[in-house]
Amino acid sequence: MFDSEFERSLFDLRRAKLAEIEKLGQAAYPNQFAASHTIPAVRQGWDQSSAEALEAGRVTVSVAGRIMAIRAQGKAGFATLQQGGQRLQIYVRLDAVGEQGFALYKLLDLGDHIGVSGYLFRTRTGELTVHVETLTFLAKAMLALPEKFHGLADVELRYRQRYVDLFTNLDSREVFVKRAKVLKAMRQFFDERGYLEVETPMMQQIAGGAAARPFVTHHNVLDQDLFLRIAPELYLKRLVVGGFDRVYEINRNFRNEGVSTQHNPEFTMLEFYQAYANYHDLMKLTEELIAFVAREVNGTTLTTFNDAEIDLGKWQRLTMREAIVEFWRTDHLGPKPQMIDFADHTSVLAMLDRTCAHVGSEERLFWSVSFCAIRDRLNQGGTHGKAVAEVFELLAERHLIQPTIIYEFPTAVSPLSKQKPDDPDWVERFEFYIGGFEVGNAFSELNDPVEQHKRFEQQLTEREHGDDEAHQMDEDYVRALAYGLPPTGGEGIGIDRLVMLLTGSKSIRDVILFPLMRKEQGQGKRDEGLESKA
RNA sequence: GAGCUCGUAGCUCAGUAGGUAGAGCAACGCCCUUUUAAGGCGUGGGUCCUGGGUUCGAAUCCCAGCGAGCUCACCA
Repeated sequence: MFDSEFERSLFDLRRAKLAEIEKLGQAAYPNQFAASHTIPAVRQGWDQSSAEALEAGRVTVSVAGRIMAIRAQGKAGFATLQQGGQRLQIYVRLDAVGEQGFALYKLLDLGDHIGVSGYLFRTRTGELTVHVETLTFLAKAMLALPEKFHGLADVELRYRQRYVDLFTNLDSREVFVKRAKVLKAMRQFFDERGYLEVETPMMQQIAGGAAARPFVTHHNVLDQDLFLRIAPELYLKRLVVGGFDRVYEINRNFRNEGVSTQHNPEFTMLEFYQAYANYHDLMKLTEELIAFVAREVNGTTLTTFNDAEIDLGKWQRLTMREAIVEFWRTDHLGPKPQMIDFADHTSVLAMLDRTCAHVGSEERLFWSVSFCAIRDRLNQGGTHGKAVAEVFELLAERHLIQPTIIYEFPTAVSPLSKQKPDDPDWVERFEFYIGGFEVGNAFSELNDPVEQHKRFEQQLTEREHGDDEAHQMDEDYVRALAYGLPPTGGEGIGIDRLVMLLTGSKSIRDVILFPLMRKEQGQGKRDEGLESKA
């Protein structure tokens, strides 16, 4: 527990102070304090009241909070209490609180919790302040607080010791308050539209519904391995088969992948399904949802992310093929492709050959490596659909700062989506991008069990070719489809990424309370510390 | 997984032509009855991330490791 001798000796000092406090007739760890107001309530109620008004009609309050600053001045002194993310100054003077009360004040430390009662007034400098008449000790901080002006700045410590970050950096607190508002707004949006909130298994025998590597765990009594889910998708569609026409789930997904500013191994996903809707209906719904949430949370659809001003109420739509042409770098890649180039295996390969040869001569390492790698994978038995999707991600994703719906995806990378009636190489699917990354993914659900079985088998073939993220066969899901899934649209939205956009957070770790961190070395030594001390 | 950057007091940070470590906050003692990053006087506090190496001498230079951040890769 202790990081140093400094902390150990401070802890001892604080224990001695606690003993002194008990001698004053205060409990060291009382279990209750009856406050008349929260600090935010006091601020809201009297922030605008003048000194004269407060003097004329005396307002008595009792509030509790954590001491964030102490300014003692001999036989009087100030302290700043913090509660509910807001602060309120208190003024303690010997002749108002008495010998015992003032003795207690002098035994207080930064970080302690106290309760006070007294009346409101304004100081000479105009600050709203509680003139304390009684002081109640509530709990002691046995460890030193971070530096009061900068707060806890070390990023690693902020993540590992979020409990300190939250009360020292109020900006951090605000992010998580907003996160809660996002979830609340989403539930409101779907509840108002007749969706049922459901919970489906986090531990699954087949990790399906997405292309990702799962975490494996084990059930002892059943003696079987289970996967932490990578998506709830297949279960939610089973529910639509079961007659829940509109369902949504907000819960964690787990993907055994690397971490980055946009990826945490466990992340929160909203998924929703609507019977009798197709992907066009979902595009409209998505635009409404994101704008609604933005207004509920921030009061505006405008947000700033990575220095870009983004309007979450203004959307553009492009097909994947249009986006590739739009963001094609003729300076590095040569002539733009034509729609006909995306037609089949031969034409896509020809386009990639042409481009790879062009960048090779340019000696543009990044483009050369990327394009030629996509070409090589296609040459070695990959699907042209996958190649097209890879080209899209390479060229377009980073440029999609303003809200953009990219629609019509290759069938090869969409094993659960319904094909376009007139063009079976492409499916009725879209993803939407904001701030340069993917936020959501939606499609008209494939509900033909025969076609679904065929798609799973194609995925198994990819698996055999070494793609360990290809979908597994899920016979029970196919069976569910065989009972009849109505035409259905479904969508998944990454909540963490949406919160990043709405709070201007550059890293996903700033919007997750306890992001996954590597195990800290020396942790064992710290645990030992408290034992040997106590 | 790769590259770059970082790791100094509890916290925020200084500190290299290589000479044995400093400030502010916090802590401790004293003064101060309207301060607010309060102020004044004084005191204590360090495995300079860890382990090797070079050197008469390393916080500083070199190597390896650990942890973190960023970028890339992976990741619909």
